[in-house]
Amino acid sequence: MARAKPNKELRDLILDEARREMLAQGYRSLSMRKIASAIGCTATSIYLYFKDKDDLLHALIDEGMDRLHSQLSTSTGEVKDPRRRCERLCRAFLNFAIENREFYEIIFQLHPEHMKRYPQTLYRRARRNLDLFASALAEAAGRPGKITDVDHLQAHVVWAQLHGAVVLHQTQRLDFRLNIFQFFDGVVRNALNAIPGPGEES
Amino acid sequence: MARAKPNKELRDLILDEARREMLAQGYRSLSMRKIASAIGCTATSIYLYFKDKDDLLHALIDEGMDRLHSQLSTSTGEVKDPRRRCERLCRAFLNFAIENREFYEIIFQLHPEHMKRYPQTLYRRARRNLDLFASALAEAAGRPGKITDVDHLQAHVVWAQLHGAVVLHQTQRLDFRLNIFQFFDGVVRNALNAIPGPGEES
DNA sequence: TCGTACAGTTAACAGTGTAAACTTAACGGC
DNA sequence: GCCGTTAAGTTTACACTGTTAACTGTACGA
Repeated sequence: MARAKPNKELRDLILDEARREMLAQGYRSLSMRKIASAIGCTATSIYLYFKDKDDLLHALIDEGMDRLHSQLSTSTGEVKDPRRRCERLCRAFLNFAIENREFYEIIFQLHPEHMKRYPQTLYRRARRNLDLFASALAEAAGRPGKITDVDHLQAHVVWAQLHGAVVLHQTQRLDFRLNIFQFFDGVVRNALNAIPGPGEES
Repeated sequence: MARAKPNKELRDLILDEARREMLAQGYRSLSMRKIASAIGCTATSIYLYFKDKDDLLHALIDEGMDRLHSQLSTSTGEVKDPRRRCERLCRAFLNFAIENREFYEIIFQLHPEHMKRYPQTLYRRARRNLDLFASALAEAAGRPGKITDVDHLQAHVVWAQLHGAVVLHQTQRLDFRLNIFQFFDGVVRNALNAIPGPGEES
């Protein structure tokens, strides 16, 4: 009953179904057999287009990374002031995390075990996102276009502050009495504290 | 071949083996069958002492939470200055995370799905740890012993900063060129920025 | 028309958590 | 000493998981 029709789009069908299932039920419930039966093929067919389950996951990560990058890079818009640019980046990052919970999870929380074979080329694309922060920080420090190790370091610190807030929220570790908006506001404020330059804290 | 010898310690044996395996291979490789065969019983026997796998995990989480609490509460020692107390807490938190990687992971990163049945009483014990931060912050703000909502909020912000750094490190998302010691130093410095009071930033 | 390459299938392996039914040992009462 | 009850463990089984190997049928070029 094997039909060798030019079903070239099977790879896309797999990817679409995987994305749909991930967004609907969480990436943890992704299963080769479930994906297969949803699109009407067998589980082993998926292995014709993806090396293994991780490979399929990496394709989704790649897609999520692109979404994040475009969301970050359009967030700053026309804003010139580097501090404000940085704030926009922070807000955009948090918004992405909240609105794309599952994408965020596979991008940033997936256990290293699943990332062992993540292609090196994708790492470079991942770093673009951090560089957006680093260059805003460099600008704020009065050296536009010249990212130093210090900027790089501070970008990581800012990133850690944001990421920590997101994962505490998403893993439901926050005190239920905590006002979540105040919390994220406080997080952004503290992240911006990492920026040198003209102090304008209230 | 069932022996009803007063093997009362089987529960402890299970717990010991689970801890051992978790610390050695990571909690992800915990398996009922593996634990059972390591201590010479069957997988289903474990269900006599633990409701399910999550219940077993929760016992380990509880233990880890205790370790963290004792490590945090002894960290401040005789230090009186609230800012320094807070710094000690931050360092102790980071040290715990690094030295007890797997415990940290099940305490703070385990997916909510596994925490659905986590007993309410344990939540209260979990909050003790955050309160250590909050009370140090309250003291720094000049209201010792009186933790307000603001302190509570700021404690969460500090916690998010620390947690973010830890998980980025543990999930290997940090740029490999980053000096890890400088990074954690920067993180602590920025966390302490959340503290009000007599400004003494360098 | 034959051979080959491709696309997809079936069957199987080695795992996983867990529920139900069964077996054995120990103990109390008569 | 024998009988029931209870608790502790076991065997068996179910429904899953990712993945590999072998097989099947279709399409196409020589």
